[in-house]
Amino acid sequence: MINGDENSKSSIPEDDSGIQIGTPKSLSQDSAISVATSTASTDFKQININLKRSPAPEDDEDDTDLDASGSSEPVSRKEKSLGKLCKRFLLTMDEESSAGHDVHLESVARNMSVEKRRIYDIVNVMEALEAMRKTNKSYYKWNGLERLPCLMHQLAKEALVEKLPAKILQVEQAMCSFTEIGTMSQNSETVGSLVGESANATTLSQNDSFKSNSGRDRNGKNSLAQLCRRFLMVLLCNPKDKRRVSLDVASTVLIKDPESEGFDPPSRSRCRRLYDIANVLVAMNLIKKVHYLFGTKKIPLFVYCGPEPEENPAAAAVSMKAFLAANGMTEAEVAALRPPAAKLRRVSSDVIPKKTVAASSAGPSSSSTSTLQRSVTLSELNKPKSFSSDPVQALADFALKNKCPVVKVENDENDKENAAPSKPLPAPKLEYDSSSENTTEFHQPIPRPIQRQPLGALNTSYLTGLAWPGFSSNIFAGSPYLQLLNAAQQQQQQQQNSFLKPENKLYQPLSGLPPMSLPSLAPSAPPSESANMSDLAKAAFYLQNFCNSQPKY
DNA sequence: TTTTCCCGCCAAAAA
DNA sequence: TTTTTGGCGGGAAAA
Repeated sequence: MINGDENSKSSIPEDDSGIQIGTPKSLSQDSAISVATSTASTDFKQININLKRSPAPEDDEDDTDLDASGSSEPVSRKEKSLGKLCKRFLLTMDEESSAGHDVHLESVARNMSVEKRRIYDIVNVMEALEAMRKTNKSYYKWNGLERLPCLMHQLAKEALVEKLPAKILQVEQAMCSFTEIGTMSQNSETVGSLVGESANATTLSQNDSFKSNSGRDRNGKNSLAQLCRRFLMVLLCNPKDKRRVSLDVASTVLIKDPESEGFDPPSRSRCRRLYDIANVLVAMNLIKKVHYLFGTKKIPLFVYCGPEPEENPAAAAVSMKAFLAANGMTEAEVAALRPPAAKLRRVSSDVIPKKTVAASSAGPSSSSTSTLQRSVTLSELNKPKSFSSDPVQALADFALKNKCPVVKVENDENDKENAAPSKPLPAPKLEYDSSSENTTEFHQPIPRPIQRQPLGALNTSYLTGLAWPGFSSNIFAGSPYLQLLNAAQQQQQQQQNSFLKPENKLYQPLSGLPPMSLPSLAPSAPPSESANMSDLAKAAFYLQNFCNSQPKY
């Protein structure tokens, strides 16, 4: 590799030169990866393999696989994903750094047969993680990941200094609010103290390390590195086992300045960098991406699964080592896997278990998830009397009876502790805008230009009956059902998690989310006998329908 | 359809 | 100036 430096310049690094592909990249780049990613559970690993096979069209036998083809080969998009690239990059770093010299980006890019530009994306994140540092033009020193727990600790602290938790909470609440966000952001400044007199432009973090100016600012909050750190901060400022955040919240907190731009989630296009970062972090096993089921809507959720933050460097190194070991990042394992490269290669392709499938097929537990889809007979539902007279209790009973799928997350290994009661969070604001009752548009109740329905918006739509196709008016208006919900909302501050306790595979509702959400998809047509059904029964019918329509995980 | 994110243009920073 | 970095968003693959 050393040579790389010299010629690097002369030998057009660029693209096409499909020539030097022969370079010593023979190593099973991917194969190693599998190691890294595989999360402990062997099941996952195997499942992955199977999964991978199917889509894997081509075969490869050789090395050059990607790019080389340049034109001819299809090369699935996944094959070129940043995540995979990152894994290969990590392997490369491992080798290069073990040689003791700095890494030359150009050489790395060439060896990996990728465009240099792509490497920068990864390098930026690595820099943010302090895993590498620039030493010279095109040269970087690989520091390794030992300090990661320290960094995490530091980031967690910074997050607190920045009062990130309050901001996050504010965003979450705003997203669940039915009121006009714009006005709210001005009046009710929960974090007002922070904003204070910040009339001067940058209301953002006072933290010097983050400048919030616009335009191309390499150190600005939009830079990949800063965004990465802040992203981790958002995750880390939560207590252990609660380190997760939805894409909506994360992007709103990170990409926008909620205080000045409002709380609407930014358009997906503005989240692209977040995707880039997430892909790299996922590849490193620092986070994982799961989906949060909100009605039939799948909401992307990022969960921190990296090393536990640790202040003490020595302890950090130890824990990081353990972490890497657990994740198959040790050289030994990598080396061990290398030989059978040919076979492993394709496995590698995706390593990060698709929890969805993995979970379901992982074992008996799958049955537990299926319980969510348990159906309820109509006759059974037509028994409102069986419900408690207490509104909240009735609602709880109702939901439990029907296994109302409040919140379901594709499971992962350590979610048993998720069963622990979560911190009592202030209830989201769910206000009813009476002025909107004449609206029939599902997405109209809130006159804000959001492209996607943020969390909560769906809820409130249902509550006002706007989202129930087949009904010209709000069938729940004034109905016991709505009253129940209303009552439940009011009391949920005390009972946020008292009912619908998550069972093994369920996460607690996210903070800021009502403990119970209604199905997001109503059946195309109301049941013929609906006219004779009680409101509660109607609702039950829809819930049942909803449950039945849930995808099987 | 919507979500995800690869790709590479091109400008700012560095040499 | 040239080269290195990397912000940024088009648009296509994947879901």
